[in-house]
Amino acid sequence: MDYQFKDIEQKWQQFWADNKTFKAENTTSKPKYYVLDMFPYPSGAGLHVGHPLGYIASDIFARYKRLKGFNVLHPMGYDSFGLPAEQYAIQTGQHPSVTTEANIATYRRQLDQIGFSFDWDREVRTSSPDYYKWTQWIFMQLFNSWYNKDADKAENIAKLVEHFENKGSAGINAVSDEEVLSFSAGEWKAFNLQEQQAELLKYRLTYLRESTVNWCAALGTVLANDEVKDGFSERGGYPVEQKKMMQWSMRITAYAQRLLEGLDTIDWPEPLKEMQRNWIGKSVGASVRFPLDKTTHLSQLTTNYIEVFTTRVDTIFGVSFLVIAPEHELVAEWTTPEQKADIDAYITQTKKKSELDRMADTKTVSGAFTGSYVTNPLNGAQIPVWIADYVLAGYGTGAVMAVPSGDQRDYLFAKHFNLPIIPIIDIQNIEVEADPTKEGKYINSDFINGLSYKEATAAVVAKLEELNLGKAKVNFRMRDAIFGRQRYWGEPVPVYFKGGLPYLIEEEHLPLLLPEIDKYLPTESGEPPLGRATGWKHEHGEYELSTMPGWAGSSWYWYRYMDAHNDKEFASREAIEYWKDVDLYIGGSEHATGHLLYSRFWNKFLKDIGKVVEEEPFKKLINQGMIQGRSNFVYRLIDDEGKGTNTFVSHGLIKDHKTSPLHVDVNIVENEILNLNKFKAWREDFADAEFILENGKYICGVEVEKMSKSKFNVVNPDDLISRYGADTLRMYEMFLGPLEQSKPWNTNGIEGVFKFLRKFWKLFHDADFNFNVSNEAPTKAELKSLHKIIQKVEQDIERFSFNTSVSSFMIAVNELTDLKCNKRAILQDLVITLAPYAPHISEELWTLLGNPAGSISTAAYPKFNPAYLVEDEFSYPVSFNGKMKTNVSLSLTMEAADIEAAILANADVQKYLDGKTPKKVIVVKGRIVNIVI
RNA sequence: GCUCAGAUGGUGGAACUGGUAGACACGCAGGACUUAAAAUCCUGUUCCCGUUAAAGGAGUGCGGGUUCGAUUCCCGCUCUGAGUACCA
Repeated sequence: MDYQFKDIEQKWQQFWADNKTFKAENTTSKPKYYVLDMFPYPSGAGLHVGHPLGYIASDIFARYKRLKGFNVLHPMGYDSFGLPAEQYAIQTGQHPSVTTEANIATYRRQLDQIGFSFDWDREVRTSSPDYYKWTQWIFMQLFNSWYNKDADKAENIAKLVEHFENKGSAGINAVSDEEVLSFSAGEWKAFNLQEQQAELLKYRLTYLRESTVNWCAALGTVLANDEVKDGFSERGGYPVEQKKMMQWSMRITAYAQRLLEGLDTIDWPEPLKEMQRNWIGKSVGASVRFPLDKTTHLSQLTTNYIEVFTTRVDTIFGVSFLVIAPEHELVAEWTTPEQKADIDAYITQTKKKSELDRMADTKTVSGAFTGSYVTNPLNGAQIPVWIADYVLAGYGTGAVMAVPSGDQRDYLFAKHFNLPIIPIIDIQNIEVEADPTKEGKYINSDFINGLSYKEATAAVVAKLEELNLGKAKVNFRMRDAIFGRQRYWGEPVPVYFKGGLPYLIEEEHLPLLLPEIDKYLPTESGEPPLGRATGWKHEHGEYELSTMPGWAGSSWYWYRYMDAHNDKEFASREAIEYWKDVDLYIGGSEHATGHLLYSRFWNKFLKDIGKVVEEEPFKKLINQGMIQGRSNFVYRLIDDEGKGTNTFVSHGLIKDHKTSPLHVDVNIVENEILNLNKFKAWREDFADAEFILENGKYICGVEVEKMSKSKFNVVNPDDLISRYGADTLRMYEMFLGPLEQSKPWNTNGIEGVFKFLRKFWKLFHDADFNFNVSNEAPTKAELKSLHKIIQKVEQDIERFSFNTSVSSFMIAVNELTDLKCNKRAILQDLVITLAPYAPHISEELWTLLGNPAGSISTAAYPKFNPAYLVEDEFSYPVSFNGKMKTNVSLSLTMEAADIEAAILANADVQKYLDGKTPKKVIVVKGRIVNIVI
């Protein structure tokens, strides 16, 4: 029979499911290998053809690793808490769990059709109570921990309490809120429980505090920084504003340095690491205090200095003014009565500016003078204090020392408000703009005059420390991660409130189940949806009303796969010590500063508390490219009145007509040629459409856009599978181009891959499609074809170059077809090399060859023998001055010196030499010769 | 603006450490089989000139450089895509 992909694929998918062929064991003598995909959010639209790209690549790798003798863990699950299900619930009243369940069923059906080798016994769902029990448990561990900077790790909060009881707050070097109390052991003990808890909250790794958040009114929730793009929500594109709220936060900043250093130890794409580095944003500098100048008299001062952060302390003698952010907490008290009107007007003006205006308008210089002066701590110079919106409240101390000669923004500000610009380096050129050079020697700079950058920086820091007015400081751009969402469909926070302070629920009461509610909207009083739940309280107080953010469940899920059904721990010690970490993680780069950063953070924390063994969770990471949509257009003719007609103009002719483009379903277009009958049937109003054709065809226009229903450019894997089969789809997705490259989907070439699989099938069959392989010994030429592909597939998979492997398979099969090769010894090995790419057809042929069903999954990958690739005789390409001219056939047994002589004796070479003596003859081991004349 | 990635035929793309550029596939053209179509198979297909054939010339975004030899390395530029955005 001809290649019957439908029967074959159904049969083997059933076989794999029935026999649990891909079940991974947690103990075995084989070495382990963990291949992980980023688990999907099960959206209602189902999978389009772009989603499985990474899954196919990881599946090929997983299957290959099994052939190479590894015990492979290759699981799949669902990140099933999320916004879309909840919004659907708001509109329809349908419980999100019902929608989610239905979507998961669709996803599972689609995934199964592609023939993945997942171990489905280990499936996880973040929205399942068995799972989120442990997400809540990890939250509790974070709540019960603080970061000890001396030990450089997280420790149990009990240790901190013990220290407070014995020594008070002295000697504690922790990552904490800014305003912590100083107290003695006695004072600590005198605090009441309430006061103690309030103080401890400032140290906990997950904590509650009033913070400025990105509030999205349309979504009714706060968003993390990485969920906001240009002032709008990433999901839905709704406006986002800044708002102060009591919020749960995660002290990820405690791990900033380790998150940065860890990047050097992992095999990730460099651009991705760079994105994380930028996000963490380490800058090394100093904090400096500028005391209030004697000439300024203010009442009601909380502090009599302003602290700034700078990366260039060496330029401190060039400071001619100070700028603080309009939102800075000291603005009000540092404004003199005379300047109050000015300052108030300015603050009102900046408040009016939206986030977007402020970003777009970076050219205009604006600001206002507070009327106050500070003193330069090193030379006593009197320095005015200004406010301006180019200084951000959220970074550093929200105040900067302005050095117009060295910083362009300060320079423009000084020019605009006529403030002095002091040159401080001898080679500085500040005629038209600031010059931030670090070369040259300092001038106008007191005790650092004549020093170099490095010497000056050290000297200034030393002096400031001596005066107790400044110190070296490292600053990070990264902020603590907001951890609360005012939504329903997420993990409940396992906390109740007593006296306005949070307390953990008892561990034995986990999971804290998500309660049922009547509507999925905020309450009338503006509380989150959980405020509607009846009886939502602990015996000692009300439960928290916000739920955890989307990234909570995905920040540890790879551990759950190791031991997915454990109800005593998130995963057993043995399982974690066996699987350790993820060897290969494949997913999109859009998670660079979200999921991938939070996961590294939680992993480091879990390592600190001794629950996991590796510092980094994902040893190697590959970013698959995004598959874009490829839209087709038809061009509707416009009549003289400007109205659209029912006549359509072929793309090549549109310059001669007045037309308007219209998206057309890509599924009725093949190689840009519109199927006219299908077009007429596509929409009722096109039933009597007329066409202006070129060469008898209607050619459509093409554009690359995002894949979406409204653009009619969604290609569904189900359609392709029913037409060509899963093996063809798998190989075609790989054939499309390099895995890491983004590219538009184009179904045009899929026939080529389908033809290849049919030829492959035919190799094993005679003209009447009877299975027909011979037991004769293979010839040299056949062995050469086989070993070329054995080597190539191995090399390609190891370097994730799957597209070139597909080409090599085609070459090998063409060669063997030409040789009419049906030798068992060749075909048996050949089918193993193809198995990772096209598993169904391989399984079928493997059993036809007489092997036990299913045993191909763990067959040994054929051993490559280079001897088969060596030829007895080969030809040397000969070039003259680098230009190819001729080939000279030589025997392999010749010595190097003889080769040169034989080449020069060749008739063609003689002809090109034309009697001249060559200056040099270069013979390279790659069998290349260049003769320099 | 800054950071990163990329640019090769009509199209997707190959060329692993500098060594015969365009593998493989799509498309297109021609042919075989067929009453016809589908399927299959064969031949050709970077461009220019020429053409029965041969021979010749140019060519990997643009301009330079290093080298016997550059798609590959170096310098400058243009364009495209992604990330980021007053970070002191």
